[in-house]
Amino acid sequence: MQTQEPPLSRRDTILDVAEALFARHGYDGVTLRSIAREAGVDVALANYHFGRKLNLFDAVLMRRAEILNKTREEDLQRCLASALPDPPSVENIIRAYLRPLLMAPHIHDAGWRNYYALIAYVNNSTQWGGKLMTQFFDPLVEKFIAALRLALPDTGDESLYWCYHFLSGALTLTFAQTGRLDLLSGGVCRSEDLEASYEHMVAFVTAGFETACRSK
Amino acid sequence: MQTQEPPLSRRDTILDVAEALFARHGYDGVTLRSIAREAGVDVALANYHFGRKLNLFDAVLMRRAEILNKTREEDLQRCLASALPDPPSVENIIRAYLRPLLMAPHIHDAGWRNYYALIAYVNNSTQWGGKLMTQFFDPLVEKFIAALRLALPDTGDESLYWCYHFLSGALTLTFAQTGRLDLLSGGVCRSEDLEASYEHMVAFVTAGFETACRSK
DNA sequence: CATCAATTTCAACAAGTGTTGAAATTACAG
DNA sequence: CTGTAATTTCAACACTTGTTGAAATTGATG
Repeated sequence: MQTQEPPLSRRDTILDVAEALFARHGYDGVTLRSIAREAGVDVALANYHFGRKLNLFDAVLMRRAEILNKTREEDLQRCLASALPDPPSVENIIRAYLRPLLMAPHIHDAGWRNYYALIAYVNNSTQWGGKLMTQFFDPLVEKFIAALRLALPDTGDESLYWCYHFLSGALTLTFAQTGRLDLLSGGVCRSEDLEASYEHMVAFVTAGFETACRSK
Repeated sequence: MQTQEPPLSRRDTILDVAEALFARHGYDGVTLRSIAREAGVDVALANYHFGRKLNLFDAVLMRRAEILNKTREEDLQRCLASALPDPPSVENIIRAYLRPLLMAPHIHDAGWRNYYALIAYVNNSTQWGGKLMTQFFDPLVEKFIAALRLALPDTGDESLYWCYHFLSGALTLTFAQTGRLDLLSGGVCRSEDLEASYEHMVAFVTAGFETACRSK
């Protein structure tokens, strides 16, 4: 075995446990004591490292958001550069948007899957959705939308933003891995199989953008 | 004024308040006392009418689900009948699926909008999503998928179910009305404007189904 | 060893939690 | 009015909540 992981600091253990529990039960469904219990740590330690409960929640969200934003920005730039001097195709932009999320090696890591489920919770939450998603992800999203504007000239911004909204909903429901799709399809689809979702989603979303935006 | 509403029973008031609070804060973010306070009622009354907290949550979900399932079933049957002897078009099926949700007169009612936001929370929740959505809505969804199978012959079930999953995600994020879209678009789109979302969503989803399912 | 800072635990706080049994109130039929 | 059932409130239960200040432990440096 090459991957000899250094033992997790208690700080990181708390982050991991909090991530898993927040993803499963939401902010209010998790108590600092349940986090501490699962992390094998005293309640006060979470407070020492992160301050208030809300700060811990923020720290969990921030940790992987920075990683994601970096790699996705790179993928987008690569996509734009490889198309020059033409504008990139819609499909390639969508691939650049989704691939670092759904085809990354880290999707087999339990921590990352918990984080995805947490994003699903946040994005669809009336109390968190507006502010937090904007804060963490919208600077990057604006760049993707700018790219789509190149690929789809004479498209009104209203269509463009609504289509992005639909993409965001489709993606984050996939992130949630609720198991509903498994039940509905009688086992034909497995909602944990993010890699399987990738090609379906690229086809669905690309067609959606191209049709809904070209028609207006 | 024709619409002289009879005064709400305290039981209905509790349901309305619970619906609003569950939608905004999730199951664990709401206390029976906060419901009672806002309803102007004693804490024990919720327990008298609905039993345990979880039963109240279920009652809130069930109340409008039955109404929705009935009208949507009718719209689907009308869609199928008007196309006979041909299979219906994908677009008309999607319209029958979305119109009773996004273009119904009740979407201007605060209670219904709270209910929609609650559905968004449930559908994307790891703890509720699988079981509750299946229980309340999947019998009807199966009928829509059967109709889509007619409109899109030689389509594999895997594509069909994934595409439905994307539709479900796009729809429920719209239900959530988080305000993120407003911020992202700089006011071009308003996430509370469900009627405005309708035509965009029909175009996006129809194209998604037709392209993603015909190609496989 | 001694020293100092970073980390971790202990113990307790005031406030809030779902739930329940009995009492009080209301509605309503006779 | 009387009596009976449905509704609503009161009061309390055992337990959990986030947070905090002080004490204990650990780690590193000299």
